[in-house]
Amino acid sequence: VDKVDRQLRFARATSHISDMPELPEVEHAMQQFRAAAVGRTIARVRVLHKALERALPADAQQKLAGRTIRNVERRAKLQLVTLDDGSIIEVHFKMTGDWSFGAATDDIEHRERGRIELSDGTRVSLIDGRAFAVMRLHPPGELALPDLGLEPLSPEFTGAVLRDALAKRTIPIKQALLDQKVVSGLGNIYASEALWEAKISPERVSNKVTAAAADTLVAAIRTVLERAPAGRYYYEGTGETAEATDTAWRVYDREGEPCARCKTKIKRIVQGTRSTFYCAKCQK
DNA sequence: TGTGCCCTGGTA
DNA sequence: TACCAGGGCACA
Repeated sequence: VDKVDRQLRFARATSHISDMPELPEVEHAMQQFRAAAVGRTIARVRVLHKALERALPADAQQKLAGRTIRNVERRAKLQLVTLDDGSIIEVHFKMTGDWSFGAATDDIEHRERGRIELSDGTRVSLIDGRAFAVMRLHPPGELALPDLGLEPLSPEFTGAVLRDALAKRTIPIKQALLDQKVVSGLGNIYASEALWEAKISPERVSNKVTAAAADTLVAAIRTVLERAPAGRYYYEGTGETAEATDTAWRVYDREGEPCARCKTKIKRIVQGTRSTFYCAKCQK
């Protein structure tokens, strides 16, 4: 855990690295949390920001003390922490959330919004610049997950399934990919990246996506998600390291730069208040 | 189906 | 110093 924490600190100090946790990052964070917390007992929970306090008020914080962490799982971009009484902590990093690990006696970190102190003297802290991340406590049997589509990396997620989910939608395909009911776990970055990879225009109307294009898109989604390098927390967005390790974004945040396939300048448009980056020449 | 909102650090 | 980014939900 110490080693991972050092890696995280290094990653955060490196400005060109994305701080947006998408599915691979959440999966990795979940595994780190699992390794640090399962089998351990919560001594105390501290909430350090009013936004987190709304999600995890004082009575919930108190209920957590003394509970032992039995299991940690991920569903879409949610982390689900099951406790010994069957209650579940639901965690969503939103845009800037992240775990940090250390000793319960450590000083409060920059941007630390909450801290779970464990009875063995360690801690797991929620670091979250924009304070959008939430931790919620659900009593046993009361966790109600939102309506979620299939996991994009599951074998059940096929072109046919995607096309079926898109069949009644008239919104642009890019916006549909962000809808967690269509596919669970894709965020704004990977939606742009997958469409570039599949050579599909982000503006294509969802229900006009052909069977062949849906197959291509599913494969592209897997490609961009699996490009996140194992053993690293962050997907490198831009910069020399990203280029060298083939983890660079192809279009995201690259407005005006040449398309890696055809050298046409990458365009940026806004779809449903979100930025979309794409190549108008090779994405049809 | 579209928009505003929650937030704050980084940038123009 | 004002503005912008964005996940997901409430609401129109």
